Amino acid sequence: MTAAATKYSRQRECIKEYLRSTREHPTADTIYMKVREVYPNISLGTVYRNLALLTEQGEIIKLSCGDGCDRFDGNTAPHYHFICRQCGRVIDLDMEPIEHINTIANAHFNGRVDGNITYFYGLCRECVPD
Amino acid sequence: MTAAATKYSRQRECIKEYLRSTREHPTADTIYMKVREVYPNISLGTVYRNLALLTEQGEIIKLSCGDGCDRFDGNTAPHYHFICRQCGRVIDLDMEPIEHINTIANAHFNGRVDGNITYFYGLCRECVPD
DNA sequence: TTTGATGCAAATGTTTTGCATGCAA
DNA sequence: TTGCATGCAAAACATTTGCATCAAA
Repeated sequence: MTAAATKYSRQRECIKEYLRSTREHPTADTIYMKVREVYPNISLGTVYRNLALLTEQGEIIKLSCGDGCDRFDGNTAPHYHFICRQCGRVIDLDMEPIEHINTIANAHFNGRVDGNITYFYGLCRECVPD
Repeated sequence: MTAAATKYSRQRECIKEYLRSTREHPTADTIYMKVREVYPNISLGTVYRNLALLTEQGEIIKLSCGDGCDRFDGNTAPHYHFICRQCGRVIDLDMEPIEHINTIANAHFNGRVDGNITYFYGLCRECVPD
């Protein structure tokens, strides 16, 4: 038994393009609203199915920021995220990957560490009091 | 209007003690099962309410590992977590806090970074093939 | 044609909430 | 007594899934 082949679908393409075009890290529901402007009949189920497929294929990244629902990122290049404690906004951070912390973690662990996910917290520019 | 005073409750105490006693990072449902051995009539709602309260008070920590449900940790001392890609287990890592990454993040960010949450991934001792 | 993808709706799983009652202070 | 905490059940959400139909290949 082989893995099922993936067929083209304009809905999936639209989701991917939208994610590539924004820096907003939208939720599934926001994506649904957006794609519906182009394909009014698309269903939430289809959005979820495609987000799962694209995530699996590595075309997009799923972020679990801990605010109850997942967010998605069309930028698959290694980068970090900042989450504002006040407004909840998720912002890309432009900084060098800090790979060596995997090495540090490995040195203290009885197993195999191969990666890490780091979220930074604080106040974004618009929420910092003057 | 002042904040409501917190009254003692044995249910909350039991939840806190259980979390202090284990290194398992249980989910709300697991905690519910456990506490029910002592207070058979406790409801899931009470467990959730107390977990939220204890988290707010800083008595416990809520972990969003991205596996669909939150987990809780009674160890509030700064430490890192490892999540096994295979079995999903969440394990404490004994390593020095790497505070300087906040400094690095701040240097590249137009806002204020005051903390970070890092989850390490890989295979735990029992899931690493020989 | 064949088979994966879709739309729709129902189902699932987690977490929250309204309300009458219980219990700490 | 006063009012926070509880148990119970219903509700609210986010996400998944079954199925008939649509549309790539």
